[in-house]
This record gives sequence, C-alpha cells and structure tokens, in this order.
Amino acid sequence: MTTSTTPTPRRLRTRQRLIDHGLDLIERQGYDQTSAAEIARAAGVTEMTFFRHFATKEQLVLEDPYDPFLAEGIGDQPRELPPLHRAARGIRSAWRMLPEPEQPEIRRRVRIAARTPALRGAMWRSTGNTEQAIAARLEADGASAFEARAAASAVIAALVTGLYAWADGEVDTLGAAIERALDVVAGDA
Amino acid sequence: MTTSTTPTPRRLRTRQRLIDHGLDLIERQGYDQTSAAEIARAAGVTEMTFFRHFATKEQLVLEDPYDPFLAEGIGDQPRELPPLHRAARGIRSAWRMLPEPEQPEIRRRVRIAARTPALRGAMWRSTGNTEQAIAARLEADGASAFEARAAASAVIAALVTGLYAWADGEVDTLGAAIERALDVVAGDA
DNA sequence: GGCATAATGTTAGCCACTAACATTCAGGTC
DNA sequence: GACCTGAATGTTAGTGGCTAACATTATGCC
Repeated sequence: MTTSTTPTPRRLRTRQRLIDHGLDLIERQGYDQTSAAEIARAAGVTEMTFFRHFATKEQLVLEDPYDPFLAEGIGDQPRELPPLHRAARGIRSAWRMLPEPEQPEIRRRVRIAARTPALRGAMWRSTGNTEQAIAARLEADGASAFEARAAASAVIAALVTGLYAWADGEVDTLGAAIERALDVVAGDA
Repeated sequence: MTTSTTPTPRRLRTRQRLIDHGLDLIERQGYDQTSAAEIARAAGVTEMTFFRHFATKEQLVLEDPYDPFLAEGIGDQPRELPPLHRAARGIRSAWRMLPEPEQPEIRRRVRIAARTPALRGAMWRSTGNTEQAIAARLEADGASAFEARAAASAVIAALVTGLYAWADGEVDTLGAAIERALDVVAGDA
C-alpha cells in the first residue's frame, strides 16, 4: 500500500541533489562506471541514503513520467476496431491531452537508457504497469486476454522505440516520435 | 570474435549439470531465492566455475534457442506490404521451416522467465539481437530505419507475450501461440 | 527551549560478478 | 604405464548493488 505521506521539503531537496549529480556523473562516465556510492558522495550523502530514495540504481534514471495515464484514452475508441488499433488510437488521444512534460529532463534520461544495455531491459520492466493497464482496458472492452496482452505489448514496444529515436535526435519532437511509432503499428487508424 | 573452439566433453557435462540442478532449484525456490553459489554447490562445482559457464545468472535460464533464424523469412515477403506485415509474415514462414525444438526444456525456461520480474527485463535484452536482425532486413527491403525498428520491436514484443501465454498453459502448442500473437499485430496477413 | 518524528548515519552482511594465480584432470606420446 | 600439455576447475581477494538493525541528527510545532 505504499503509504504515501507527502514528502518533506528536506527529503525533496536531497532527492533532487541525487538526481542532479547522478545524471551528471552518469552522462560523463557512463552508467556502469558510476557507482551509487559515488553519486551519494557527490550529493553529500551516504550510500544508504541513496537507496532510501531510489529502490534501485536504475530508478534514478528511469523515473516514469509519461506513463500511467496512457491507458485512459482507450475506452473512447470504437469497439469494432481490432485491439491493436484501439490501443494505438487510445494512446494517441491520451497523449494529446497531456500537459507538455519537462522534456529536457526526460530526454536526458531516455538518452542514457538508450545507450545503456542494462537499462534497456529495465525500461521494459518499468513499462510493465502501463502495459498491464492498457491490456486491462482492451480486455474490458471485449478483447480476449491473449489479444489484449499481445496488442498492449506491441504498442508499448513501438512507443519505447520511438522514444529512443527521439532521444537520439532522429525525430524532432516527442509528439512526432510517438505519432510515427504508433503509425507503424496501426498506420490506417 | 567469440573464439569458438568446440567445447570439450567434460565441459559439456558440467554445463549440463549446472543447467539441470539450476532449473530444478529455481523451480522449487524461485529465481531470487536461489543463489549462483547454491546451484554450483548442487552441481558439485565452485561458484567461480558457474560464472565461467554462464556470464550471468540470467543466462542459465535465458538460453536462446528459437532466436537467430527468425529474420530469414522476411526477404521473401512482398515489398508492397507495410513493414509490420512483412515482419509478421516473415517470422511466421521462418518458424514453419524450423525443426521442432525440444519444447519441454524451453517451456521450463519460459515459465520461469514469465514468473520472475527480474527476468522479464532480461528476456527483452536477450531478444535484442533478433530484433536488430529483423529491423536490418526490413530496412534492406526499403523501410526507413525508424519504421524498421518500431515494427521489429512490436512484433517481437507480441511474440514474447505469446511465448509467456504458452508457458502458462493458455495456449496448447508453441506454434499456435506464435500464430495467434502474430495475428494480433498483423491479422490480415 | 523542548519534543516527536522524519531524515540521515553506521556497521555489518549477502549476493552477483571479476581478476590473478594455483591446481587438477584428460588425452595423446613414448 | 610414466610423461606432458592444455583445458577445466579451484582459491583467494575484492568491487558494487542492495538490505537489516540500530544509533544519531535535524526540523517543525508547541
């Protein structure tokens, strides 16, 4: 039940220092070459404290800002469409309603993730919740469990690939990257 | 350049003992609750030896038998089709030409992977090569790099989801699971 | 200023994984 | 059957991610 008391200002500051120094160090030296202890030291704090803020070292990089709402738009899609198309259209419409997130920070993170094999796996794990939410929506609207999961995973995979391309500078805006990625899996929608 | 000398019989036996005891222990106790040292001990061997056979503990579970040929069938698909459909049809036709792999062993592995969050990420990483091979074929046949990667990742994601469903007993045969998964992403092919 | 509680520190330890060096084993030669 | 060589394994020591248990400091409120 993640007892979620509002974090105290002090805690927020330490957390932010960890993020700042962490991303800095990792960008300069690489993820594997940067230890949690080193980041903690740079932030003026103990290794133990690092892990009290981030359950794993991966989580420092893989915060998940764009995630949990993405399933919301699916219910509005016409049920005659096959699950893959419903998922793609739903995500697209949900995305359009999102406030512009702080893109520079996200982009730093995604770029690091794209370059670090260890994190590409972790990214997949971290999108697991979203995937499940999408699958649940699809299933609620009539798809079989199997179809729902297959469609959800395919759409998320394409989307993450789009994110990577954006972080690498192949696509100009996050929005465009998402649109193009979804077009590939459901181009006629 | 993986200097690949043919492994000596002795080495093969130790390796097999590690696999046998490893899968046994993991099935009984869970992946996280089973240490590499424990598996090594059960196989009558040192922890160090374990890691000389498997670069990581993950690799003991995630051997990759069905992988590298899957890209082969793509070249035969009509180029007018969009990349996603070419990929799906290519994999389907490649699969049909494969000799039946030793399914019981694979199924044990996939089932473990499906149940272990840490391994679901690793699975993704381990399919990276296949994904890249598929994307390369798509690109060679005229798709843009972006389209190629998005389509390849979506198809692989669906396929892995199908594998999980098969391992869980939701689908009877591996072949059927693959067909159904591909139908979801490219049903009209 | 005093107090309760959140935030951090300390210490000790497990496990995945690696490097460097020492030992044993298997298969062919004589 | 003793001998020799290279592959396979063992030993030891260490790093880094991560956790548990307990002690200390800081912060906001009275």
